Amino acid sequence: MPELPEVETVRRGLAETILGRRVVDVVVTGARTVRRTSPEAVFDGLMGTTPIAVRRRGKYLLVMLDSREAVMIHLRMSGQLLWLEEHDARPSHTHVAVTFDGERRQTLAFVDPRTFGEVVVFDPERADVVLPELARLGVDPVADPFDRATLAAIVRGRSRLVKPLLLDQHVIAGIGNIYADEILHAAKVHPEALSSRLSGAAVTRLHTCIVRILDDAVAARGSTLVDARYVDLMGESGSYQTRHRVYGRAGLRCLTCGRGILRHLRWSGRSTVFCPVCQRLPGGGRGQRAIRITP
DNA sequence: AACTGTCCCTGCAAGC
DNA sequence: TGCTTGCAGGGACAGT
Repeated sequence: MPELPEVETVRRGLAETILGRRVVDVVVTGARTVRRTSPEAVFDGLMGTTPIAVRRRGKYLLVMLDSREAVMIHLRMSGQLLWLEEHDARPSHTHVAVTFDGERRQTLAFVDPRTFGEVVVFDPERADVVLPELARLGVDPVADPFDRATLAAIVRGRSRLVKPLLLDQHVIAGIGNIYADEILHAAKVHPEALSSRLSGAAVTRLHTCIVRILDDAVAARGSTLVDARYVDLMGESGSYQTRHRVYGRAGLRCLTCGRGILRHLRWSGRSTVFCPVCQRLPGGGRGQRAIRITP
């Protein structure tokens, strides 16, 4: 599942490949991928343009074009961007293919089996109409200033369970289920701790771990899971999965304390793994609310 | 304001 | 072997 580190790795890959290259062909075969607009709008918006910048906000990629329009790409669960040579076969589930000029023609393929991902060409001046969620994104802990005071204000100003809070893109943009679990574990914070009641020390640990884990994961070019499909533009896996301590390890012994057995929680279809020994629930949490499934 | 469940979708694994 | 079922999850949305 692409989260901030994976999307940032893809962003860097795009910056190294497509900038300054003119679009000479566009093939849209997946109507669902361009559902926000239409295949024609994506074709017309891309053909003949040249990307001049690639940005990222949370898990959203934004490619700025010389036409003064922009492309929003969201990979959601299973989306990939792959850089293909002219003779390479199109992978199955390729929904949009954009070919660039140059010494040799190369193609950027948007591949997405589950079709949750999206490609939208839009006018940034009208972003609030076409992509209202962009303006509602919270602070990006890698791209924006994000000091301890920023996190303290976020946490103190709300009375929410800390894991759903970390996952809320309107509050902090870019953290998904994998990194949320890893961050909470490293910070020794229970996923059901109440944000407003975190101690000052816990806020400090949480801040340190958000920054450290996301930075380390970006440096490792993201996490490639056994079943998940994340790879970078060149098809290379990331390596941060070797440093996961809780994600995917429910029922196994905690690598950190060597004593706890990692537990699995589920709220509304989202799973959480944590160590009940390392991550104790302080008095303010509401630990009885979730359905516990303990292997 | 905060939370829950539903939907969208495919690939894979487990169970029968 | 071949089916069915469940699960994975990001984010919008509706309902409480």
